[in-house]
Amino acid sequence: MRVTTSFPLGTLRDTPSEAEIISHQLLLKAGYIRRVNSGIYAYMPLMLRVIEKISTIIEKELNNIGCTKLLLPQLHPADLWKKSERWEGYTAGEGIMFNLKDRQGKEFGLAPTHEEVITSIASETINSYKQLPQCFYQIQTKFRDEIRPRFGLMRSREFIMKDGYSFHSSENDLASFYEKVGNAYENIFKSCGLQTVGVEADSGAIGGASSKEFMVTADAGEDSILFTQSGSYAANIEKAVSLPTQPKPLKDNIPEWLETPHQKTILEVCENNNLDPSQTIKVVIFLAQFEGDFYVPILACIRGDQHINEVKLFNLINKLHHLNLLNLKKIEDKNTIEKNLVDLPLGFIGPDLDNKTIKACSNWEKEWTRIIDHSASDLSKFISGGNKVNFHKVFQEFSFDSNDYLIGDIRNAKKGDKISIYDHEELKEKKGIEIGHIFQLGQKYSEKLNAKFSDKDGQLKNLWMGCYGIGVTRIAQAAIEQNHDQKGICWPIQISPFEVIIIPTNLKDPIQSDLTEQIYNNFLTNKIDVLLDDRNDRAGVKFKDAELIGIPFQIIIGRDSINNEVELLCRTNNTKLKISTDKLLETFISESEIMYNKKS
RNA sequence: CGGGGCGUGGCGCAGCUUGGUAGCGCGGGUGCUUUGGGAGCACUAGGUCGCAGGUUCGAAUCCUGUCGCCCCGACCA
Repeated sequence: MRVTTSFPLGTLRDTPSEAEIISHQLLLKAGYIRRVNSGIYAYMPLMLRVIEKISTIIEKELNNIGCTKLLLPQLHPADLWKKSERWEGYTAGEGIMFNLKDRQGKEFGLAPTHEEVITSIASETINSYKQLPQCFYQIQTKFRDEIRPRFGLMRSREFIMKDGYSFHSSENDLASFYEKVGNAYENIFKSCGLQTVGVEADSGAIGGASSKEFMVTADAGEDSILFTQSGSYAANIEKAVSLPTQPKPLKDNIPEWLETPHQKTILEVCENNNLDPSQTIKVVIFLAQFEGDFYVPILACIRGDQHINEVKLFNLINKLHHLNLLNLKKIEDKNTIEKNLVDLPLGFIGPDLDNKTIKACSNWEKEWTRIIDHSASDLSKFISGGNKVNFHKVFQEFSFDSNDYLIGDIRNAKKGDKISIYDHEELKEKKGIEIGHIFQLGQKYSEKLNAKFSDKDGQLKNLWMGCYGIGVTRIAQAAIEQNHDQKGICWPIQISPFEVIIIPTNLKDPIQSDLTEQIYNNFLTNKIDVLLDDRNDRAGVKFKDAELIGIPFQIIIGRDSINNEVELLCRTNNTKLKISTDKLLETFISESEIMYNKKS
């Protein structure tokens, strides 16, 4: 491809001010993407080539394990989503599905994911166990009305995703296929030249039993990963389970009531009364909003030096009711408190807060659902709010063993924790960018959408399902986050828009221009992805652009062309080889193969 | 939704405090020179200063409202 006749590179001299992280800046500066609106980007020709390369790698690996590509619609009828009982959760309030009505007033959503559509199709086309297993996938634009789009393609409202869905006759078959997909994913990310880690994950709104995320480790990542150095454990912080450190024992000589004027935080209470946070229990109140305007006030307790993990809390509460939990929020808004609660000793709440604090006229449930983290329930003696403004209390021999208290894990694991009493390794923390996520969905969707098959015994059974996502555009940006330098992008050759760029330094020199054409055509004939910078610019301009857009090899045609010699330059390590033109192709092929095989 | 910042040619910015009809660098066009690290000279095109009201003889500048964008958080996968 020639720069002059195909597309303007559109590289920028200055970094656009809107971009914060390096990968986003480079994508804009090097002309790969253009912003059309918040979270909405145009993929320019170079970008599309990257997307296509990533797609090809994905397709190859998935086809290898027996998946089949198809293409599903993006406009989904609300009915389908109502069947799976996800319509309200995905559209109401802070739902992420863009939705609209047609001229008849019929409701539709722009697809953020495709479980409903594929399950409904599978239920029509799969009738017998003899047709199983099946796995379909597609690579296509997804729409998500993100609360806050950010960092370019990292979290955008329109992005390209590979999503796959598998159907099985048994849970075992699902589990073994899930493993296979996990392996295929490892291969895909390696083939893209990325360094990733697989971590245990929360399955979120997609649901299902087991799920695993694939993370590109990078400081700009939005997720936190906790892991042990040995590799024995790795999990998203949302899911991670660990042991808290030992609490400090509470002294005996403390009076039952502590006057703690204006000491609303654990820290203030501890500083003023010579206590350790691990000797206290912190009480945080939440409001759970379920489908159908059903509200439940939640009282969550945890040891004072620990933090509540709201994802875990959400999941735990969600299991308590047959209704879908839509939203979980800390109760801190003054109006909400005044309207629904009475005599609330905010800042001095204890685990035994009276149910009478919920006003009779409130439309909330009239009892606090009390959820106690293990770290708190393990304490028999502790300090907590006295349920009386300006007072804390020593709870002696307090027991959480009654039906009033639900004990569970709602604690945030953190670095430095140990994962078990037998393992002395401490957890470490890193930031990660989630580029893939695989789920064992089980029968969640087949049940709701009535997707059944006839088993060997002639009985109708629900299909077992898995689903598997890869953020294609996110991979591209994550790859830059992991592969760049001062001068610009350093693409892994596997996903670079071109393998090599030819830079003639002076096209007005007929020797150079002849040689350039000769080399360019020779590379084309040999099916090498080659870009020819045939602009009539000065050499410096072309060097800068080539570095910025990050093509792994440069062929520089310059003053030595009179002796039939050119230079082959490697973008990443800056090594320069002076080569005679008749050896150029051969040398390039062997050099690029080394790079291809150097899977990180 | 809460907090912060910003909207002035394609990009990066100045001007605003103290109102007087818009400027700099990069980029674009033409010509000549230059040609291995973002060239030089000359000429040139391009902006109703986010939008709407208001104050004023006069508004990019002051006032009010509104829209949008970015960052942090809440949140979300």
